[in-house]
Amino acid sequence: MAEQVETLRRTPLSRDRVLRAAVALADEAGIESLSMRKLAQELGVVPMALYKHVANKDELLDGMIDVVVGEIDPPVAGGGWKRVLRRRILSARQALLRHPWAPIAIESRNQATPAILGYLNSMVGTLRDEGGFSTDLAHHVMHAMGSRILGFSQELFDDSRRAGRSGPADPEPPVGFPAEAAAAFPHLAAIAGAASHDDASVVGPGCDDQFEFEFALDLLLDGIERLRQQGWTSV
Amino acid sequence: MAEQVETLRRTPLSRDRVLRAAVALADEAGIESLSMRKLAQELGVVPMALYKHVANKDELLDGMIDVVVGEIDPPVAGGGWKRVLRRRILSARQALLRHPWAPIAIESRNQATPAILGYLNSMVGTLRDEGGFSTDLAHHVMHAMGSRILGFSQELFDDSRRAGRSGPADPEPPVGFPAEAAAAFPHLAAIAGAASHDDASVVGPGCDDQFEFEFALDLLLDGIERLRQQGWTSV
DNA sequence: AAGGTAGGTGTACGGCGTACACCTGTCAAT
DNA sequence: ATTGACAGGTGTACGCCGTACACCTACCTT
Repeated sequence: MAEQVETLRRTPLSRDRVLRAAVALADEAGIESLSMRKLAQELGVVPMALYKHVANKDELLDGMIDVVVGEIDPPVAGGGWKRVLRRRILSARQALLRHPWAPIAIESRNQATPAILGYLNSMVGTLRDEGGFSTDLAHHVMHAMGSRILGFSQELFDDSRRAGRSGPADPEPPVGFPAEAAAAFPHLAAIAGAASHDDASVVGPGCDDQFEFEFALDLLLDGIERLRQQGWTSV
Repeated sequence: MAEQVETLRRTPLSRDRVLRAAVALADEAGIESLSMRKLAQELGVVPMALYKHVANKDELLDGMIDVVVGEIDPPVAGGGWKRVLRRRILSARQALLRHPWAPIAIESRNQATPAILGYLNSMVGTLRDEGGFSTDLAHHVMHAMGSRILGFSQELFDDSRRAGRSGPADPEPPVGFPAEAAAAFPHLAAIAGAASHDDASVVGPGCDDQFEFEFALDLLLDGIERLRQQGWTSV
């Protein structure tokens, strides 16, 4: 009877439930501490039970990626190719910001998942249909945008990707620039906003990632528009 | 006596020897199959011996990254900031092409290594000194270039990163586009060069990665030059 | 001769992904 | 009502991983 209660209380596993739990776990604990065993425990189930719903861990990761890609808004038509692309890319960025582990996960897999292919495909479609791009130019544009088209550019300084940021009310840790490094890398220190007054102890405000992302995005989009307008044919 | 021979025959370990062996192992077997145990075996030594030269596996990876970064040619002055940057970035690209595991390794670490900081620092220095960039614009430029500044842009289709390409005389596997996917992703299929004649069985030649890389690089550099010339101040 | 030290060794532990055999409840066909 | 297939959760076990810790040994300094 007690068994019956238990049987009733927990909704049965499903691929979807497994994937969503995995995404949640990676969101809060970081991708590197996501294991089949911890995931199973989270779901109140024995590790091997997961294998009835995903073939192996790699397939689990693929599924997780597809969950994230599925959160990207569909394209909103109107306003020209640049506006459509820009909007959608910023939507993709928001999705990936909610799942800081996703960039590395995506980059580490060596085959694009069907969901990613679908997303890329529709991006090319926008270029072709809304912008009148040649297949060739569209091709190069996709490469030029690189991962930016998926809403992220890997920031070398970014440490928010591997684990949940230590706590909800993290009081803005001084990510500016360690004082002793400022001497060795003066140009970087200047950029980081460390105004080297008497002592190299002042710390800048870090970067406005959103601004930087849009700066680069628009730089690319504008350059591409210029190519398109002059009827790009060859290099 | 036999022991003496053995002692003499094998050069003693050193941090440098460990790092170089690790790089070689990752080059030929893929980063995901690089383990402390295999590395030790390769060096004819017991696993724990490595820990006298590197603190742990993460530090080993950092060291490996620095080996790769160390292979990037120093900047060659002359011809204006764009030329200097372009040359050096293409040199970085060559270094990373020799070590396909490096991009993921670099992106997966959450702190830039000193060697990478030094490289970035000298890049900013080129912008400032040779191009007369403001600190602000130099900052945004660095973000805009993203990982391209390190010689790579993560290609979603690229499968050469995780392991040694199966063999030296690999006869150009048909990476074009699986015929059944062509139907689902027509735009991508068109781009892949799969001329969909009667049957969707034709396969294109893939991408010229070097061309794509330089296309995007020049697109960015030209856009940046335009900003610089018009005396960029704010967005 | 004494003793410190750098560097290689051996053992062991806990965590990982997952193969494989097993059990159990449900449902369709007999 | 009986059967048997089958979907889905279980338990055990294996080999791999990173690495803590105690040890040994050769060499260098004094």
